[in-house]
Amino acid sequence: MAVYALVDCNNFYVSCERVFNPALEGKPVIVMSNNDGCAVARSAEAKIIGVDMAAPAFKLRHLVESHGLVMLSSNYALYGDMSERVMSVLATFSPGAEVYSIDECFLDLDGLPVDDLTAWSQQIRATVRRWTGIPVSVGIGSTKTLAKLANRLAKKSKKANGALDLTGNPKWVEAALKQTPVGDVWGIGRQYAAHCGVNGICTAYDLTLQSDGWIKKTMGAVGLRTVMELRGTPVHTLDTAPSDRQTTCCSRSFGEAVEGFDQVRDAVVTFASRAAEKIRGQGLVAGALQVFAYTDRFRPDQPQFSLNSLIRLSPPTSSTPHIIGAALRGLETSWRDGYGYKKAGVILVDLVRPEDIPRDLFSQPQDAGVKPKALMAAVDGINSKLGKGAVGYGFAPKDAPWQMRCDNRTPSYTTSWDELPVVKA
DNA sequence: TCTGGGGTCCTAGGACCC
DNA sequence: TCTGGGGTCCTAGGACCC
Repeated sequence: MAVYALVDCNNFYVSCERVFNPALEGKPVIVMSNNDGCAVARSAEAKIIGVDMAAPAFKLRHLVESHGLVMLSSNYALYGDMSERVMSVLATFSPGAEVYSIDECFLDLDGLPVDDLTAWSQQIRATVRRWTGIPVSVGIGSTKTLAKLANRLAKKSKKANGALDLTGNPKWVEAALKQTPVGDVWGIGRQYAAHCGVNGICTAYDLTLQSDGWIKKTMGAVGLRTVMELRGTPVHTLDTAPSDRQTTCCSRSFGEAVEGFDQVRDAVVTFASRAAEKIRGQGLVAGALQVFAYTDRFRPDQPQFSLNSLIRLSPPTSSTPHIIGAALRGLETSWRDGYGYKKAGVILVDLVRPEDIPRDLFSQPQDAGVKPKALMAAVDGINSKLGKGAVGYGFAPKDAPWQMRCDNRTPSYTTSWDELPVVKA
């Protein structure tokens, strides 16, 4: 029988912040999205005082006064580094590990010499906590979807104490399914949950009783796979070597809406060069690019407009000047004056490894004069040594109105020499 | 005043081919 | 008068995830 564990960090971003600032322990704390827009991580105390996931920050400010809510800007350099530490600890517990997201990891337990899975889970929790400072929960099931479901219950139940194994007895699975609202199942989002509700399907258990035909019709092939997994048939296997990305996006909401072409252009140059850096880091080249910009959808009183254009890159490239040039051509052709643009971005698509590029009869060797590969390697090398943005293209002043807001960011404690935590005697 | 960013997969429909 | 059917590829949009 297949056995999967899902290890999930509790309130991950908040937990990372607490490792370096223990004074946040016991307090209601949230971490906000980019641009300080809304809550993306909440401590248990913040959940208790009624902070919802994705609650807009401006609706939470009053809780700072009334309940001592601490609102932090997100610090992805810190979370990414802490994530790597947690994952490296987890890898010591099983040869089969799939890093599923920044704060989650599936482990394949099939064939591991473990007889008490609950005790083993508690050992994982203790080890990760001691070595990284991060609290985690562990759920175990015969499919990935059931491991997810077990993990959710492990977090909720006091008795479980952060670890729940559903593999010992089919009755445990049935009980777990019955106490899980259908909308909390992995793979059932808002739309499908609403559809289920209308049809009197309230729990995960109810969902397993529906006919395959009905499930396929209302939730498609993906929904059917989810239900098979709830019934105990493994469909999703462990993916330990994730394949290359197909797309990469760099986009931001602006701190404030901007009307001028020049400002949107500066932003697009910045996004294009970030996106190019990203794919170079993965050893990929892009066959095309999309550039987009749109107005503030939360202001229906203002004129709305959305521009989007697709530019082919032939031959496929990861060179920053080529990608910036294409993005600007796209922006110019679809640009319209007279709108307050609130967000823009660049998406690199049709990503491939250079050796997999199909031969093109007519394409010319790229850039006869300067070798873009050497140039880009030099640029990336300097930035890696001296810090992000040491050299680059375009003009992106720190005070440009389109730069994102980020008023309360903690230091990059673990990834920047200048920001190491200091211990005072 | 103020609402994130980055992904995946599937499906329906149109264009095109024979 | 009468106007097929099956296949592929591409794209846009919609669902989901963290």
